[in-house]
Amino acid sequence: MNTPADPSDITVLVVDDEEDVVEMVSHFLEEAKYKVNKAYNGEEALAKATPDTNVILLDIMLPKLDGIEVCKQLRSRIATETIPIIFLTAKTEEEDQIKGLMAGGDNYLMKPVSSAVILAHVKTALRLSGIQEREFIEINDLKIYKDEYRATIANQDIGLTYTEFSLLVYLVRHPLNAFSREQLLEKIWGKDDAIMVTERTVDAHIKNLREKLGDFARHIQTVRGVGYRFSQEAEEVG
Amino acid sequence: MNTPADPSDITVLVVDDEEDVVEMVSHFLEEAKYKVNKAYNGEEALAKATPDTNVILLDIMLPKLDGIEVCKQLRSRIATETIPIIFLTAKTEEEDQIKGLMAGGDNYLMKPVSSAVILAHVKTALRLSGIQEREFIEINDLKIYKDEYRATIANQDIGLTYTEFSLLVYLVRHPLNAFSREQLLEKIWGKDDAIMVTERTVDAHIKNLREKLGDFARHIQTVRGVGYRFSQEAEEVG
DNA sequence: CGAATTTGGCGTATATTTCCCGGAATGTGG
DNA sequence: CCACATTCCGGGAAATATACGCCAAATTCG
Repeated sequence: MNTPADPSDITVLVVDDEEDVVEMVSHFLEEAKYKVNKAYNGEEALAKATPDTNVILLDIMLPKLDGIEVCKQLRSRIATETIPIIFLTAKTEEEDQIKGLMAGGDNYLMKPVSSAVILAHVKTALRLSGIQEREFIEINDLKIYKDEYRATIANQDIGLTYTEFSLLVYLVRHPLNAFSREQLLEKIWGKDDAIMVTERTVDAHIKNLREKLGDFARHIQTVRGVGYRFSQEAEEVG
Repeated sequence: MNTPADPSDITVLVVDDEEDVVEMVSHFLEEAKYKVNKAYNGEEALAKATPDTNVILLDIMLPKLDGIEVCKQLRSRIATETIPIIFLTAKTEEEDQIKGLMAGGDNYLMKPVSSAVILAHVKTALRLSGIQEREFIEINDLKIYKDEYRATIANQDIGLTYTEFSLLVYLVRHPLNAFSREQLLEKIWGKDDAIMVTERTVDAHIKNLREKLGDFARHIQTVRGVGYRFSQEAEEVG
């Protein structure tokens, strides 16, 4: 996603079970002209975390679904896996900090923490995600425009369909890792649909994708007995 | 685009005027297999921060050129502007934290801080900057990339099949233990299939595996009358 | 209706399994 | 200590099984 220039285009999701905390933080963020969404428990947080969300402030101590778990789930969803997450919690245990970061959190603030510090961290997270989320991913000739669902080779649109595009992006974003068809179905089709669809479907899309990729198809490698992987090193061609 | 890298290819620059601190931090990072550069003042830090540096741990209180200033200068140079900087300081003033972040720091840790926390933050910084640490088991020349279903010797892919790979991983994960063919069939082929397959099949795969392992095959040892085992000590060769 | 997705079938490449032979290791009895 | 029998393993190669690529038809979706 592009980093919008105007704070009012930037959405921050604030998650805490204490209403007072949410209100206070939100108030301050809104004063700084950010758009704020609020959630008061883990499930609500998951529901409100859309790809349009730019930063998430996440309490760890939440009823039912705790912050760590929310973070893990967000990281495992294609739509939310790169949204910066700042943990904001009363817990002082060092172990929690490590857990939080390992679950995919980008930072960890201990309450009480001033609004200025929160704001500074939000800005830092935005700056980082601006660097991290380049407008397009570029690998040799191939350019992938993530938010436009478009890919080009030598500046020529190769006309990928939605599924082909998602497949390509997922593989490219996890280079070298080999994924089973089952895994790909889960990640790209979604857990629910995955059981509805044959694994051979993946093959079909891989085939179509390779066809459209032309020479570049050599980066989409078959791992026999396992599945597929993307590799920056092109495979030898017989 | 995530760039996959072995930890040993990742360079961390540690900057502190207290030699003890530098040594301690470096020690832990090196144990985690990172390459470490050291600097004891601001100017040295600027000199040693090359584009090959992947993360910088930066003390704020430095003689002459303080950490904030170093950070600003690094951010103003094209070669170093995107290197993640983690401030590491004894100062507890909130004001400093804000200053640090505003100067372009990516995070701020207060001393005393455990090596585990530092490590977690370094890993997070790497993830944010798009460097993906490849996980592997390393035994001498052999590296086993489990997620990639690939094994290399002297960084050369040895092209194992699925079964050979599984066999190798299982043996390596339980070093010195000798397994009967029956046990290996159960563990690697699965309980159901195990009864369908001859024990001599294991021999065949061991043979093929040894062939591809070359010299390293001496670690896959035959225990006559029992089965096979993996040993870190290579067997004498007649 | 057209495009995209999904499924099934088939041929081929590749991996797995089996079979068999010969040699090495172990055991036995002189 | 030395034949000899027995068991076990290594290796080559054939037989079998499996996975993948690809085509074309069926189905769904917009």
